Formats: sequence, structure tokens, C-alpha cells
Amino acid sequence: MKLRFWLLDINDAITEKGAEIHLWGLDDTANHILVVDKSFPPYFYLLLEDKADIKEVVREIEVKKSPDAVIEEDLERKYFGKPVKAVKITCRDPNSIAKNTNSLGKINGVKASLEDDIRYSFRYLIDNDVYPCGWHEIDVDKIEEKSDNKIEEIYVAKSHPRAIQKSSTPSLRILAFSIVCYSPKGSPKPDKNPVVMISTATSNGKTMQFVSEGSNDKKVIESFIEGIQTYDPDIIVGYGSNSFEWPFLLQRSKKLGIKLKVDRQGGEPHTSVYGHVSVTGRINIDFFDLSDEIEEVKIKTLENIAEYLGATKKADEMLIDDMDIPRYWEDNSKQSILSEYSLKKASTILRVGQNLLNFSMQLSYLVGLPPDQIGAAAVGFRTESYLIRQAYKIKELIPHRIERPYFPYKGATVLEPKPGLHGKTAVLDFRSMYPNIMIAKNISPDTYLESGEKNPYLGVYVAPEMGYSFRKSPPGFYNKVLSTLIEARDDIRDKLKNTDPKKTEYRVLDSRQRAVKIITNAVYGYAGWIGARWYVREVAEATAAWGRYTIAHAIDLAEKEGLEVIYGDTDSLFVLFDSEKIDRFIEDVQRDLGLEISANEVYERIFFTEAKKRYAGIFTDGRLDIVGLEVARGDWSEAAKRVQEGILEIILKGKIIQKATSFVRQYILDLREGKIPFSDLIIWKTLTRDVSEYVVKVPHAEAAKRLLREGWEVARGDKIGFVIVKGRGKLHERAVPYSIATYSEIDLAFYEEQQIIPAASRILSIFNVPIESLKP
DNA sequence: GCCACGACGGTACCT
DNA sequence: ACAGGTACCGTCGTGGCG
Repeated sequence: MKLRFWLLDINDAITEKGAEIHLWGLDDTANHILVVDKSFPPYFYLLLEDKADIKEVVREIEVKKSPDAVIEEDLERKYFGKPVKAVKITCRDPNSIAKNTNSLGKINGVKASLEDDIRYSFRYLIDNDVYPCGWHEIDVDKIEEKSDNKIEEIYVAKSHPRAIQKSSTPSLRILAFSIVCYSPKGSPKPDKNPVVMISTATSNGKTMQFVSEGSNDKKVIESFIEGIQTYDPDIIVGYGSNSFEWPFLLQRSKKLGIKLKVDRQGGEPHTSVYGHVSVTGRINIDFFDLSDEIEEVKIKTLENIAEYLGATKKADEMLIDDMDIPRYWEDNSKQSILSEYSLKKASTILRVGQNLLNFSMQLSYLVGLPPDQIGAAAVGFRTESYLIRQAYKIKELIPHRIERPYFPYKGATVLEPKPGLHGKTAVLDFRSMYPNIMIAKNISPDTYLESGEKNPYLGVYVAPEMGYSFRKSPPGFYNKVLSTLIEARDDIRDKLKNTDPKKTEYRVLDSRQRAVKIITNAVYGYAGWIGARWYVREVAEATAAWGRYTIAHAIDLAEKEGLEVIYGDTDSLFVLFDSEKIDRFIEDVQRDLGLEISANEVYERIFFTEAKKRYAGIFTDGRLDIVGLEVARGDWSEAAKRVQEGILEIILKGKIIQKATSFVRQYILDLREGKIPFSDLIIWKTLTRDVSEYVVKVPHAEAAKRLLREGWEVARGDKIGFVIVKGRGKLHERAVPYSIATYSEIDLAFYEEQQIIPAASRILSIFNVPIESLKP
């Protein structure tokens, strides 16, 4: 029979009989199904020397290969654009891939093994053009046998799946969860401390809560498992769950002698690629992983993300700090507040999840990585997964990732800004400059002409400055990929124009165009990443060089039209507004450089200091836009940022310096009088390494050490919030975690001198306001 | 021993 | 673990200072 299904999750199972692929999905009628495909053998390639005698090498392979391996000559493959002699070795057992790679790789005439490092389940997706979060059709037989699997039907595949065009998403059951652990002091430890509460919120509008009696938490976990199995969610979402909830529950369960059977085949969650936690048959997503897509939010707490997305009403109305949890749990009269908080957290996670799910699924569908992996995968790996799938389509062999030394290269041009306040200003930027340069100059790993190679008949593009050459023809790998992506995005944006923004379809399309944009923009960075499989430094270097050439010529053209350029960075020029000159300039650029430039932003007024990458402007509609300055940073106190923003608003709206200075003075008076709330004095900084690895004593690392001493776990990547307290000594000796410090200890003079005054004078010094006049 | 100064470590931003 | 360019803070070593 034919089965149509939407792919939810894929995993492999290695048995004595060979390898199996398990495809978990939903069929047309929303039944949960499992298709077992036993007929996809793993394989790898042997790349032969150019001069090797293929017949002779094959004879040698016959002798040395494992008995289950099958040889197939594959003369169609290319490697870095060049046709190569390759032999495909197919094995019944995925475990024999490594053995064969080792023994066959040494054969005379074999240059290298390739694609032996592609995961078996990913291989299946690539070769069959199967897409997670997409619809497929497959020939299957129904299996009647009863099993523990939490699904309605099990099938065995009689063909491989074929992707079909159908854009709808089936209705999926989502479960959000969050746990509360009780540890009298410090971070909870699964071998000592119980899970006292687990709260869930589900997409059918219900919530569940499991609370322990005393510290016996066995029942809490057991009821949670039962709750999951009963609701049987397709998607489980958490916030920080890959690093906290799942590992804690797993270890705690082990300690208590129970199995955390929450997946769809009676098994436990397990850690998999990119450090994500995989729950077989379901999609497990930790939305903390996706929070760095939201750059506007600096401190990525659930509350901040939720507030930004409009997924909660009052963000910190009932926020309980981790450090205060024991006090709530220990006090019977306060326990209900804790359980209310925990439930609210689960509901907030659900709403955040529902908000970000479209985007996750679109990115997953585009890149071709399962939705539970896509959030945890770094940008480089997302880009690479996309490239790998495209490479297969054009029969390009996939290079290994190899370790290389790092050599930096020259990047973009940044112009010196003209300091001060300017009138109406247009920002002209090149549309996708790097991708379009790579297309126009056919810059790609497979078109690069090594020095010494003779020029091809059809000619080369020679990059400025270094003179690297790239074949004009045929179109390179990156050229094809980027052209497709740019076209796809244009198509989606056209559709968006004719779609009602209130419709679901609009949100899906918008998520899709965002996903396409992210991958398009990441290709240049990927090309210069030493970890990239297709790393060719000259590719990134030549692209950057053409970029510098382009912006330099654009400046010339602008000046020839009589435009005054006041700033520019990489692919943008800020010019004093003149409609006619700008129109002519845009045409000049198109004619001379073959690239599109357009005025995407017009400021009514704009302000620069002497520094690059820092400015503030006001749009015609009165909106402020503050770039690079302290207001835009997450590592300055709210107090300093508020003062700076206030000044910028006053200046951009009316340039009344007097008003700005008295605003600063008033704020400082309020500070001195203790009127500025505690939370506005917290400074947040990321711990970018293990606390022991710091060579100099820096405030946030010293604050982190204090947390460690008090039993709290801090890890690389954590944001540490601290305040500066009164006393003698260096700053780092006075940095105290905000959760430990009290208001009366705070050194308000520090905030005046080292936070507010610098942030304020950054702006006001341009108008010659002396620092002394800022102090009351 | 104290101070000014510059190099350097460290973080976060911009495109 | 996508790139390079940039600003800015705090720490720390160093040389001058009788």
C-alpha cells in the first residue's frame, strides 16, 4: 500500500541482520506511524589517484574488503569540481565501514576515503531526498505484530520515501515542561537532591503538576512519565532542558532505580549530535538553543525572551530566583507561590515554543536536519548540512573535516564617521553584497584556480589586491547554491506581499524567508571558517577583496554625483539626503558594478561620535535607532543605558544640550538618593571560559568564583550578573553576584563615575559639555 | 613604594 | 566552533621617580 506521511523524527537501529532506519511520522489522518526501512545499506567512497588503474585497484579491493562489502565503480563523481575516479563501497553493516575504510584506504592507487564520516541516518535523508518536517510518500506493508511503541501503525518499507509537495503542517501535540529541584544550598545535585515539582503545559490548553510529599520524589518522576505517555506529545519543549532538566531527570531516575521511559518506544532520552537530547519518536526542542537567533534580547532568560515575543504579560511579576527556591519550598505558607510560579513557567515555555516552532520547522526543512538537532547545531554546521545535501545533488563528493592552522585575512572596509549631528541622511546598502559578489565572480571552492594551474579557455575572474583567479565557467558550487537561495527568498517575499499578515500561511512563509536569509548570509562566513569541510581561504579572501573594491568604487560614484558620504561600513554608505542624486547614484552603481544598492533607511537626523560602528539616529516616525553605543550593549547597567538613551532622545529631537545635561544631573541625584532600583544596577557579563582559565582577575569571573564557593555551578557560557559594592581594593575584589548583595552595600559612586558619566559623556563630549557639568 | 602609561586580556558589538 | 573590524574597560607589568 501507499502511505503519505509527515516526517517527525528519524533514527537508526543496528541489528545483527543489518541496519534499519526508523521513520516516525503522522499520516494523512493524523495517525502516528512508524515506518521501518531495512533496505538502505551504508556506504563510503574510495578516491583513486588520477593515474591509478581502476581495474587493478578494484582487484586489490576484492582481496582486502570485508565479506559483506560490495564494490561499485562510480565514475560520475566530482571532487572540488574535477571529475575523479571513485569506487563506492557498500556495506551491510554500518560498523564495517570503519574497518573497510582503514584497510582499503592503504591500497596502492587509493588517495583517500571519503564520506565514511557521514552519519547513517543523515546519509538516508540525503540520498533519498527526505526532509524532516516535510511530507513524503512511500510503499509499505502493514506489520500486525503488537509492540510497546506508542503509535497507531507500524509499517515496513517496500520502497524509499519520495518527497511530495504539500505545505500544510499536521496538528501536533506539544508539551512544555519545567522542573523544580530542592537543594538547601547551591545548585541541585541529582545524587543528593530531589525533584520536588514538575509542571507541564500542553497545546490542548491543559496543565499538569506533580509535587512531591517531603523529599520522596520517586512518585513525581513516575507520574511525569505517565503524564507524558498519556498525553503522548509529538513535541516536547523546554527552556534549558538539554542542559538541565533532561540530564537531571536522567541521573535522578538512575539513582532512584527508575527508567525515564518518555520516548515512543519505551526508552529513555539520550544525548546525541550537537549535544542535543533526543527522545525517540518525538521532537525534543530546547528553546534556549534558539534564543541566540533573537539578538535584540541581550540576557536570554526565559522571562526576557517571552516578554520580547509577547508570550507573557508581566515578565517578572512573579519571578523567583533560583537562589530563593529553597526558602519557598521549606516554608509551607509559600509553597503555593512556588507551584504557581512553576506552572506559569511551563505555560510561558509553551507560548515561547509555539511562537518559535514555525521558524524551527522551516529551518529544519530547509537545511534538512531533524528539528531536534537544528536548534542545537551551530551556524557553521547548519550551513554545512545544507551544503552537503546540495553537493549530493550535483554529484560532488563531500570532503572530510580536517584540522588546520588559523591564518587571519583582511576583511571589510569601515569608514571614519564625520562626528556630530547631521540632518536628513539616507543609508544606502548593497543587497546581499557577499552572496552576490560570490555569484558574480563565480567564487567557489571548485572554481578556484590554484597558482600554477593554467588559465582555462573560458577565462577567469581575477580578484583585486591578491589576484586570486576563479574560473568563469562552469557555475561553481556556491554560485548554484546562492543563486537558488536568493531566488527562493525573492519568490517567498513575492508571495508574502499577497498574503494576509493575520493568516497562519503568512507566519509560515515569513519563517521560511528568514530561514533562507540566515543560510544565504552564512555562506561567506562558512567559506572562511577553518572548520569547514569546503574551506578554501582564498574563497573568503577574494570575496572580501571584491567587497572592498565595490565599496571604494561606490564612494567614488557617490562623490561624483555630489553626494556627501558621512559614514560607511562593509556594504553601506551613509549620505546626506538628496533624492535626485541618490536616484542617479543607484543607477550608476547598477551600471558600473552590476550590483543592486538601495536606500533602506532614511534618518531625519543622525549623530556620530568619533568612533566607528557607533551611532544613533531618529527616523521620520520618531523611532530612535541606537547602534553600537552602550544602550545597544548587554554589559552595561540599565542605569547607564537609560541615561544615555535619554540624552540621545533629547538631542535627536531638538538638540537642547542644556536639557540633556540637567537630565543627567537629575538622574545622578536620584541615584545618590537611592531611588534607582537594584535591578538597574546589575551588570551582566558572559563567562567565556572556565573560571580557572582566566589569566587576569576580571570582575565577573571573581563574582562567579564566589558563586562556586557557595555551591552554585557556573559553566562556560553562563551570564553572570553582579554589582559593585563599597570598600577598598580593585574592582574585581568588589564584584558580588547580585543574588548575594544587598542594596545598602552597593557602591553608588562607582555607578556614577564608571557607568553613568562615561555613557553620558560619550555623547555630550561631542558637544563640548565638560564632565564636571554633569555632576550635581 | 607609588604612579603614569601602555600592552594586553576580555567582552560585545557591527556588517 | 560562520568571517574580520572595532570600541572600550580593567588588569598588570614596567620604568621613572632620588
